[in-house]
Amino acid sequence: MDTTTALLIFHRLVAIYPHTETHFLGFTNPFECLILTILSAQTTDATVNRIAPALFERYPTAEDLAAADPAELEEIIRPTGFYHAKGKNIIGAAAALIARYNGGVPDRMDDLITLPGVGRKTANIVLHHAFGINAGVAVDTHVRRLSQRIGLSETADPEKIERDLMALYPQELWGEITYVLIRHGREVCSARKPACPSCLISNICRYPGKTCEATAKKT
DNA sequence: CTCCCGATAT
DNA sequence: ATATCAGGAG
Repeated sequence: MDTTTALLIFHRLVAIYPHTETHFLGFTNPFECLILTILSAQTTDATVNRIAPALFERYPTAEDLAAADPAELEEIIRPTGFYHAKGKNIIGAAAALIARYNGGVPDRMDDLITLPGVGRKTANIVLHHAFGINAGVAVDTHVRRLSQRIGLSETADPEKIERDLMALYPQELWGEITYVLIRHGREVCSARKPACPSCLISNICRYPGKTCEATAKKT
């Protein structure tokens, strides 16, 4: 994939998905952004947003969450799945914020990925949406799937895909490219039933005619 | 590589 | 009934 084609894809998608809010989770500060993004692993944002009000009403700050009773916390976050691991992670992350970052959320990749439950994807989301920093490209399941289908990257390894996207796009677009790829992945280029006929970048995509049509014809 | 795990779409 | 969902840890 060449840079010119990659930029064309980006501009087509931005035209389809104009946005003022570039996130899908209902957070109001960096702490809430961090916690909700950890909880969003392998879970739809709708499910996360549904439990968010109860979660932050019970635990408004890192101090409150660090002192949470695990069983009580698990009951609140259970609908998001992986609730035992996630509960342990967000209590641990809150405790780390208190112990090492004066109760605040660090704004550097190296610090964020030391927090339990936080990898590069979650760290990139927090950096971009809570601090406006484009340290890298967040590669989630949608970004990975679309990158492979469109041909933005040839690998299935999220870290390699991130490097490919960082090489293809200027740094100021690293946050937005994640947003438009996820949006397109949800609304058109879905995992099971991609709507290739109504896709406005299908003429660029190498995917139609392969798995795309085969998947679509199954129904 | 497996495991974590409930909600939702197909 | 099964694949998938704003992944990460062991």
